Amino acid sequence: MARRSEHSRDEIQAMAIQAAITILSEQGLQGLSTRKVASAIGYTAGTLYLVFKNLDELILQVNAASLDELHVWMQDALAKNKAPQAQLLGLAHAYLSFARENFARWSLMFTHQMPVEMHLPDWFHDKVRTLFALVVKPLQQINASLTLEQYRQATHVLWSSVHGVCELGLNDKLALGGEIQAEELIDAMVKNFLNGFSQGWE
Amino acid sequence: MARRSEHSRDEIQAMAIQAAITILSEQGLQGLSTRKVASAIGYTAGTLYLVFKNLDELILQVNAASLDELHVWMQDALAKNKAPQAQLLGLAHAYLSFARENFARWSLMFTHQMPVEMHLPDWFHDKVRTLFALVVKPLQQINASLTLEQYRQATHVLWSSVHGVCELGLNDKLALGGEIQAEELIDAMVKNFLNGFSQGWE
DNA sequence: ACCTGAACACCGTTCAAGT
DNA sequence: ACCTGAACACCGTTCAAGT
Repeated sequence: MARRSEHSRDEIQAMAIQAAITILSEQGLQGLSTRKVASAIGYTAGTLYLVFKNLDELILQVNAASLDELHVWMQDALAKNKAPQAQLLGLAHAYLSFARENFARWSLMFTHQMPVEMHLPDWFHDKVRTLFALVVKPLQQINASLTLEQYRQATHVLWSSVHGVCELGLNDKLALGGEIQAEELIDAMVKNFLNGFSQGWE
Repeated sequence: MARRSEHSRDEIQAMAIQAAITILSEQGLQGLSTRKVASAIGYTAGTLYLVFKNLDELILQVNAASLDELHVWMQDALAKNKAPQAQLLGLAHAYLSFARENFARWSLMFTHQMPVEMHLPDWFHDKVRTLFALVVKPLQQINASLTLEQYRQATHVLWSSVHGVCELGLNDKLALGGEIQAEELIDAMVKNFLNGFSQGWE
């Protein structure tokens, strides 16, 4: 048929990203495919390759959108709390909520391994670092006597821990069976972390 | 051709699991497929379905083998250390080493989402719980005044944190770039955890 | 210039047919 | 009884051909 410029490149790109997000929430990780995304926006799979290099680049864009949305959730959590301890708890809970309510999209950020030869663009790394920065600040308020490298390390440790609790908790990978209250675990984790952190960092 | 009983069902099963492990280490997660496993052991894909219900069950068996091997690594770490604090550090480092040196196989345990309708057999959950138990004991020695439920929660928190540091560290998902010394992070993480834990648990 | 549709090289899975 | 090979329904990706 060769439909003629009904949509611009940018429009097709945006439509594809949106369609991918819908498919992820309705059919999960396994449901995502170029052919389904294409047909959802009324195009052929081939068209997607006019606009994205390949599926990995589409996924990268979906992940970028996820990071933006996660940023909003975490920003909100910061605004709702005043004390730095409460802010960190809020950030961790916001992360858990986002993971739970957007499970497939959140999983896509971690379970999809990009090919090694594809190195992520700077603007993507910037998004991650911006999120990271939200966590550093409250930590600096709680314990002001550390070096920048120590804050980086402490933030890395704290955030990886929050992430780990979300991952193993939401997937029940530790086989604790029954109802795992990830929220309680996050609470216990952050509080214990701060217990140690407020006294110093090695 | 219909080759006649060259191998028993159990032998084919064992060969397939071993072939899958080899493919994972040589070609990574994406390289694993029923057709490749089958051809690696000199059979047709169809034969695999005489011996496994489907690919997910083969993966389950590979994961079970991974858990067994991980158990040995962690057992060794326990034996090499006497003080419970040192034992926990050793366990965490053993986990990190296993993840690093068997990256694809380790990833398979977490990035492959089993279909929801497939619930894991009891013997698999038992393997996970056995690993879990290795971590509980040292914790009990460090702080003997908690309830069983509190130990369970503390262990869950500690192990999820170790796992999170491994996952985000080995994948560089936090985009800290350069050389991330996951070993240092594990050290800092466990020590800070124990700092809080030795004083109590909420 | 834009898009299609067929093609290629792969998948997981099933099952009639062969020995 | 054991195993194959073809078939089916899917993939990601490319690219000549159509408008």
